[in-house]
Amino acid sequence: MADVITPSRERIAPIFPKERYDDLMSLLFFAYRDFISDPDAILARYEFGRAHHRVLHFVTCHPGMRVADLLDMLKITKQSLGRVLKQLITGGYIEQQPGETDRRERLLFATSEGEALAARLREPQSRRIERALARLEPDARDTIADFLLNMVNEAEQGDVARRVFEERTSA
Amino acid sequence: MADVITPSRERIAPIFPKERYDDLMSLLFFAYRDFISDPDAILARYEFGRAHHRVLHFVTCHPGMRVADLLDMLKITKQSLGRVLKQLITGGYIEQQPGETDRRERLLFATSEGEALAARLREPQSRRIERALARLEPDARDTIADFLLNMVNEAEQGDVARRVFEERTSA
DNA sequence: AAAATATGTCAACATGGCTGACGTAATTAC
DNA sequence: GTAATTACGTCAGCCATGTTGACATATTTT
Repeated sequence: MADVITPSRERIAPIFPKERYDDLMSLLFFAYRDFISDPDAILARYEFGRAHHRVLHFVTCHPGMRVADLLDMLKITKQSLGRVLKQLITGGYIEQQPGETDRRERLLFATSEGEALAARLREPQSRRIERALARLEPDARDTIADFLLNMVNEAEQGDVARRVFEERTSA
Repeated sequence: MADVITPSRERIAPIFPKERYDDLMSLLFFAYRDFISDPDAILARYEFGRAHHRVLHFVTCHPGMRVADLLDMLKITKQSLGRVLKQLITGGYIEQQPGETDRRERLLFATSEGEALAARLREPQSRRIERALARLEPDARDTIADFLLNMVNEAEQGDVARRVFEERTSA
């Protein structure tokens, strides 16, 4: 089998995109830009930033989650997380409990203040999503969820799906 | 921690979302997280970051655009833009030309190197979008574009639509 | 001529990433 | 039962990229 010119699936960039997606790229930027800035005004009153919001969001969605899982979702280092987590804990928005089976774990829970703040932060973002969906067909929501899940790194789509669609679980 | 106990009376937008959108919020985070990190490895070889990428993206999409329009799209200060723009110009990826009618303007153009780099940066992101759309109905693309546009601040949806759908124009 | 506009720049600071090194408690492996 | 591994935390410093405020220059508009 020497000298056969295999249609070598290139190593670096196997599949070239046929189409241009500049529109979707730009729209994703604009949509995310505005969506993510919604809670800024509320956060500022607590002297928190977007990093605090992300932590609060995931901890309230997954009460009792492990620190390692949070790190895996946020894809940041434990040092970066530690900084904001410490502020959320000393501020009384998040608590830690040792794991029952493995007491090395320090499972994360939002306090009632944490839940309340998270709810307030979700409000403007929920309204934005609701408004965006309102003008679309009723099945648009599923289409968009599918699209966003497909946009995640393939190796992690399983984890993400499990975490997102079994929201409010510790995994 | 200033002002922790804020009476929830100061409600600016009085419409409460009926549903929970935690799934879409999380998915948008995960999707954007992975989408935006695609070009990091390429950027690093040029000692550029994501801010450079954003500038290059919009300048290649809108050749001859004004600095003020770029600032309006990115929603950052001219000082922040100035830093990365200077590096892109001294690196030979972007050029400026005085405007014909208004010579105060310094219109932005990508050089051929800039176009080439922008194309390389688009590659992994285009592949990701193509893969994400591949498993959806053919009309999903329009649904997603509509959704993302609707997610933009209402006051700017017109500008964004004009800019995105008349891609490759200086406005 | 004066005011407004488009752009650039300096300096200082904030947020939130990063790496590297090190420490402690609890669990697992040999 | 000791050793290795794991889960988590922390100190210190650096980097990318956002911010404000003040000021400069050229050009256009009034």
